[in-house]
Amino acid sequence: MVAAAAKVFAARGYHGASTQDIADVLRIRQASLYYYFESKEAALEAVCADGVEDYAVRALAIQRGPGSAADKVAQLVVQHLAPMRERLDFTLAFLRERRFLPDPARKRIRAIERRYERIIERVIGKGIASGEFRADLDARMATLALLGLGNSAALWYGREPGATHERIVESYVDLLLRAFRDVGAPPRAWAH
Amino acid sequence: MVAAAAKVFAARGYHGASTQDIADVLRIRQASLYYYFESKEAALEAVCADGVEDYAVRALAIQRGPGSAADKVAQLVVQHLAPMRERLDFTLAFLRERRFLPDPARKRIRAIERRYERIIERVIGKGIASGEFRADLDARMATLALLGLGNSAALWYGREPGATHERIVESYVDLLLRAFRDVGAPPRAWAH
DNA sequence: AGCTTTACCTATAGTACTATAGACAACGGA
DNA sequence: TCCGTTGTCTATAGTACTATAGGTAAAGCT
Repeated sequence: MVAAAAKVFAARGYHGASTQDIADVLRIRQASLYYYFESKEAALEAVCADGVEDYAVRALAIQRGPGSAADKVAQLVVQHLAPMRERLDFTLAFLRERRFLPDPARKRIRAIERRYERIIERVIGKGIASGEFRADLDARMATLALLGLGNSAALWYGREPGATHERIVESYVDLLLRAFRDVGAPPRAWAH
Repeated sequence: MVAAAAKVFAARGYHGASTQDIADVLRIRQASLYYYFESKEAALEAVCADGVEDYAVRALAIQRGPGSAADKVAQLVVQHLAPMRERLDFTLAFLRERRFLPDPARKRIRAIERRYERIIERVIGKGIASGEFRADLDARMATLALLGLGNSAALWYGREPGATHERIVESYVDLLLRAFRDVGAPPRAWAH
């Protein structure tokens, strides 16, 4: 139901997808969709909510769980990428189409997102405070980097030869931890 | 002209934008647009082409120019982010709407992109070969990381308090070079 | 058996959007 | 002065899309 909407929205974009397209996937008539959704916008909200809801919950568990900051960052990356494996349509629809939600719905979704971001920011912040990560690391920029990097994978996930789920996770964790950790020697200056 | 189309496509998405919307920005009638563009799709191609064309050219200059691999990566990041400053609409429209191009146009645009990606990949590859970057760095994944990170900035560029252009560039170069460089001690193992 | 709910259906009102046809006014050059 | 070009206009054909109204058949409940 919602999965069909996610599939169609991911493939053609919210405005590019018609309610007919969704109905076709479900093999019902276009008008029958309105038995399940109040409107096309409501369908989009259902998809986006499904696409984002779990992130904050699982991130909170990681934040509160045991492990070093590095461990937690690794776990955050793992859980962030996990939905791409089986629910890529939801991820893509959420990332690309949430901006077309009507204002109140967008605010609801955005609130969940912000909660998620703040958890990541706090984990990174703790890593900085404990000396595990570089003192000159900016927690906000690091958070945006983690999310940006993670989300960008959705754009080519499954279409990049050789990039298995495991390899993606491993590289991302590796890249981010190297970028975050305090290893003494900073890279030398670079030219503008 | 093309800038107006870019603005509207960036703001509302290709399918969400009507030719009327573009005409409104230009303060002409909807039908008058067809004096400049053969179709709405042609307008999108013009925007996307404008959004991507220069990347490959400038990247090639950097690749062929002087400097260490690290210098070149830094320069690549600088030039990748440069268009966001003044032409964010083109960047956003290109990133998000190019997939709605009709097939032949999408292939043309994709060819330019691929050329660009390969240049980056080669610069990173040389850095690995020369020992400047880690031997276990995967040039393809590193390229995708650089692009993913760079492109993700477009999504919040100008709306993230405190993130000036200079600070973004600096953090990104810093993060990527730390992630790429060979610094001896790798981060310790992390738990799945 | 009789009523209610569920999960559809057909038909269509109403709107919005792309693209074409053809007119026109201003201007620049021959 | 006449003509072609440029940039715009009005009007509209043709299509597609969302959402509503109201019907129906089967299944479940009492």
